[in-house]
Amino acid sequence: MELHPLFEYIAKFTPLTEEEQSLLTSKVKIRKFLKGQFVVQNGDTCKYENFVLSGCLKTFYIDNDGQEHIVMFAVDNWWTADLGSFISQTPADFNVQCLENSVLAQIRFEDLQQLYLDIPKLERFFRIIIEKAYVSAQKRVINNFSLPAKERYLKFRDQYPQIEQRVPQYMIASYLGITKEFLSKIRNQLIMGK
Amino acid sequence: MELHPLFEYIAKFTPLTEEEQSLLTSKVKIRKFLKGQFVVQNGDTCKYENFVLSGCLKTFYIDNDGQEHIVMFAVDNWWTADLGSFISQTPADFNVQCLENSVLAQIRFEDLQQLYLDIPKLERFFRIIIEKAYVSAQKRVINNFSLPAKERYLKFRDQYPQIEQRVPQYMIASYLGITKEFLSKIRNQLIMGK
DNA sequence: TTCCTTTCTTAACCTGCTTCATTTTCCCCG
DNA sequence: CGGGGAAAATGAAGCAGGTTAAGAAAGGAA
Repeated sequence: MELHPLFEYIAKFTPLTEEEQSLLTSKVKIRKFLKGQFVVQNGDTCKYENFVLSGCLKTFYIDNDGQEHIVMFAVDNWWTADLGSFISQTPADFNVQCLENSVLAQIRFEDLQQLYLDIPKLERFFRIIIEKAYVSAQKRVINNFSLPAKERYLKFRDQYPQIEQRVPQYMIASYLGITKEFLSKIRNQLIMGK
Repeated sequence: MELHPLFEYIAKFTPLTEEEQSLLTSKVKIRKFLKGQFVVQNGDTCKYENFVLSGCLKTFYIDNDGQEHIVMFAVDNWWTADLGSFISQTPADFNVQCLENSVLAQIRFEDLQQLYLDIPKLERFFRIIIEKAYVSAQKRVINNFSLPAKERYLKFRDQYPQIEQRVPQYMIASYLGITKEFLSKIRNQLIMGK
């Protein structure tokens, strides 16, 4: 019942039958997390693929100098995990932490492997969404090379307006690959310039 | 016959039966390209997914200032295309061009959609390789943020030693997101420093 | 060989972004 | 309502990496 948004999301790519939905439901665990809680921790193996029913999360990692770098955000109707860790079931490089109280639909690795066999459509579904994720990761590489920080910020802002409202500025700076001070300067320029 | 490397590659993830191989063979076109030839051109729709049987290619795009940015290289046993264009059959942002005479195994978009239905294993196969591609694209985002140019270069060098030998330095600089002059400076530092 | 094009190097100067230190704003809780 | 802690803004000084320009090597074609 609470899983409705998940089925709706999947149906956008490939609709599931009643039986498929109930099989999937039996393998999906709904779990609530508090603000600040970790869904994945660096060093642990990422056991779940997570669909965000509500809330907001960040995926980040800590570099050798102790600096935090935000890899991605996730809000309602997004998937999040440390995919590298999940697919190879090896220790995670990343952390996934809740920025707000959040409700996730979790699918365990072993269950997903079985689901791929029982519901071939799911294989297709995940192929398609990962293709899209890959394309946008590639775009991000490109943008980082060819756009100055100000334009990356503007692009981020109109691509993810929901996110800009919900997370503090210094995290957005981290996501953009700049310091919070420089983002502050950019924002000031934008206000003055207009 | 000439497709042997492709089947061997696929078999690393999920082996195909004889029939599946011959069905796939019937849909794959082997095509030779000369050095300098374009496999995908910006503005055209990318019609093929390409498996490199031999040769070396670059994927790049031209930014608003007319600057070329190399997105990826591809050598033997790699896949290459403008995936964003291919999956949505819309005009390509990228160009794919041969840096050497190359032989590609090409699968047409419509044929691939049919193959997904006829050989469900292929759906699995592509899901898996795209998962990997996504993870490494994400790693590249991360590295660009947290590593200085010198370390990115070192990492590139030991990750893709085959490529470093085959392509000119200024293209490696472009791939790394720096100028050829700066790469030259880095290389000099490395020689001196050792 | 010679000429011409492509690639690589060196060096001087410039700039986007960082760092660090300080101040201001905001907002949560007693 | 007022104080304390986090987040945001400001400003100065420094540096990684970019730009420009000019020349040296290294290939190819003829």
